[in-house]
Amino acid sequence: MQNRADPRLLDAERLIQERLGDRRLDFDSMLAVSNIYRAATAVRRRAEKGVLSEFGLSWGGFTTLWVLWVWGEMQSADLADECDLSKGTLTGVVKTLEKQGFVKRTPVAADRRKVTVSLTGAGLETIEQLFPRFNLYEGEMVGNLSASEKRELAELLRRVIVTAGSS
Amino acid sequence: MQNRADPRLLDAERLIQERLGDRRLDFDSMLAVSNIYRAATAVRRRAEKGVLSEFGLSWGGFTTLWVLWVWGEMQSADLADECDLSKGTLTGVVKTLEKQGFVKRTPVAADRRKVTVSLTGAGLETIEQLFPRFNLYEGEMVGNLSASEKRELAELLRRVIVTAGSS
DNA sequence: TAATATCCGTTTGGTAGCAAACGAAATCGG
DNA sequence: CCGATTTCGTTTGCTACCAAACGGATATTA
Repeated sequence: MQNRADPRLLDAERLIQERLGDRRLDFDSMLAVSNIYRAATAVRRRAEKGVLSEFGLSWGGFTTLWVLWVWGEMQSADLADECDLSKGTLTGVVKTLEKQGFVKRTPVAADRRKVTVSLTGAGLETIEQLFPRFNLYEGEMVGNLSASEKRELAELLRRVIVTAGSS
Repeated sequence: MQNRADPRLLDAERLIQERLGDRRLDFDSMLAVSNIYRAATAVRRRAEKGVLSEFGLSWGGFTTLWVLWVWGEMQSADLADECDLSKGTLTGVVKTLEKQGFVKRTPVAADRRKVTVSLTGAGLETIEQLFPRFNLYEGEMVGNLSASEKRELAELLRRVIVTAGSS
């Protein structure tokens, strides 16, 4: 019983059992979901405090730079999609990155509704410096896991993303 | 190789290899961490759209109600801690819940800096109705996983939380 | 017991995030 | 062509979230 590893949650389980009486409860799912959220919060907070703050970047800002770096110049809608942000949110993130001089916006001549976003020289320099350090942080954060456990974790989460994401 | 399951990330891997040249990269950690974040976003969005919106609750609002339900009346600082929120954020969440009539705040006579938060009758009714439905959603969202996989996932995440949380 | 330090919740100022409304631009139907 | 529809990115209005500053209340210590 790996529940023993978190006695607080075990207490919560007992208390909640009392409140729900004989109704059936899905603890396995509950613990899986709540831990997904807790882990994401912990990971984000640590990365933002640890590396990203040095560069004045939020998690979303970093993700955007990273995507642009890997994929190159992108149209706004595709970028939002790739960053897993709503288009409205992306407008704000890009605005901030623009202010910081990391990205630039270019109107598309062929279709004037569209805009492409790309890294500036400073943006490129920044992400090239930053990413290796970020990756080290990632390694630390999952440092308790073996390589195969990391792959197992990623795979389990991938299946959750598919199921939960198709709303 | 479960990477085949997400060909887009494989492309990203190749592209990023080019950009980093011969520098060593920790892909296992990268995929684990980014999937943690993606899964959390997917799970949160689906829960908020699916069940929580009917009750006018955000994820944070729900968490707060749930904690109060399970643990009973709590002092503000402990509540923030248990909900994994900063105290400033909690003030706002509680304010919203108060406006909705779900919780009430009570000054502590013995120490007038302190305030306790507790469920109102309406709050109790709401969480008692809501939680079983929320739990069904949780079950759906990790429905691709077997019971033992859910437990495995929760355990792996627990270890990430411990490592990443101790900043 | 008076000055100082600490503790607690709130407020402030900022970014992030979403949905929905919007306006400009392109496309489609007749 | 020209009106209606669709498709973009932005704006708007809202909640959430954090860190840091704040101000009142309690503890500490000299």
